[in-house]
Amino acid sequence: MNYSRQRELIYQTVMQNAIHPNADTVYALVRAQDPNISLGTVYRNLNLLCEQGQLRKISVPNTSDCFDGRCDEHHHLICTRCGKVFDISLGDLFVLDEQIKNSSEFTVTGYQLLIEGICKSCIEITDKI
Amino acid sequence: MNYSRQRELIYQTVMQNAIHPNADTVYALVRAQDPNISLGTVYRNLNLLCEQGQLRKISVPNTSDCFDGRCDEHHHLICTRCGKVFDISLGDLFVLDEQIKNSSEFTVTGYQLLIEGICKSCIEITDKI
DNA sequence: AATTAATCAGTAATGATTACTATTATTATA
DNA sequence: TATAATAATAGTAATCATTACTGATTAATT
Repeated sequence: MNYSRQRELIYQTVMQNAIHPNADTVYALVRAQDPNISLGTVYRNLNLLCEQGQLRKISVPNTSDCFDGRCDEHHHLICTRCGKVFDISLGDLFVLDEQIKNSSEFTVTGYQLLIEGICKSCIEITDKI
Repeated sequence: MNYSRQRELIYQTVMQNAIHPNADTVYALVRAQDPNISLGTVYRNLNLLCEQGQLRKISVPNTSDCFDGRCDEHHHLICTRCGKVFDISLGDLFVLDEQIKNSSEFTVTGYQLLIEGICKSCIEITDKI
């Protein structure tokens, strides 16, 4: 894979914006630096970087996929009110491996735990009403 | 919500086909019973049934959403080779609640754990090559 | 049975993502 | 450092998944 200025910019943008941006948001952010970049380039490189293990793609119900620059073992909280995604570090889920091995013949390569709920500021909004 | 024959058929179809069908597959299945049903009706009712808590929507990276008639606490294995989704019952993840409460102010309403890996038959195919 | 409201089929529209193509950038090499 | 080969890009068209719209049909209510 050749170097590309655009890919580097896309990667840095996701790394420096820990907001779990979707492709469109990444596009908006990188355009500030490179107004001619195309949306297709953003999609292609986000997917490439995910395949390379440099980024993670997060699939959330009822909305577009979002991207995460953190690749260490961690998980996500999704607020079902405002849609924001938050990181959370939990003790390793590898404790589940044994259980999984016992109840199925499946070679586990990774876990995506999405915790649904309501975030602090959305709760506060409710309290005020 | 009024009764509808189409909704009943869609619901029964998901319940009786524990293959985690996506909307298109549900559409194909229900058309065998009701050739005039429309895809929009399938989508609308699948979403309605999910909102009512009668079905669950599963969001999987790089593919369309799929639907699950099992609503008891369980989780999913996704084979990254063949794309098939399998159910797995794990001990309650509510053990995580305390951890989550400690590291964030977030009101948890549910967990979606997607375990990625390779299923038994895909492993066997690899072995043969 | 008549009225009201919900749901439907069929189709158009939207949103997200991928594919295509001619051009440009990167890399390897002479 | 020029050149040839390859990879990546911008811009656009196409596809896939899903939702919205509309006039007709069906279910519930009086």
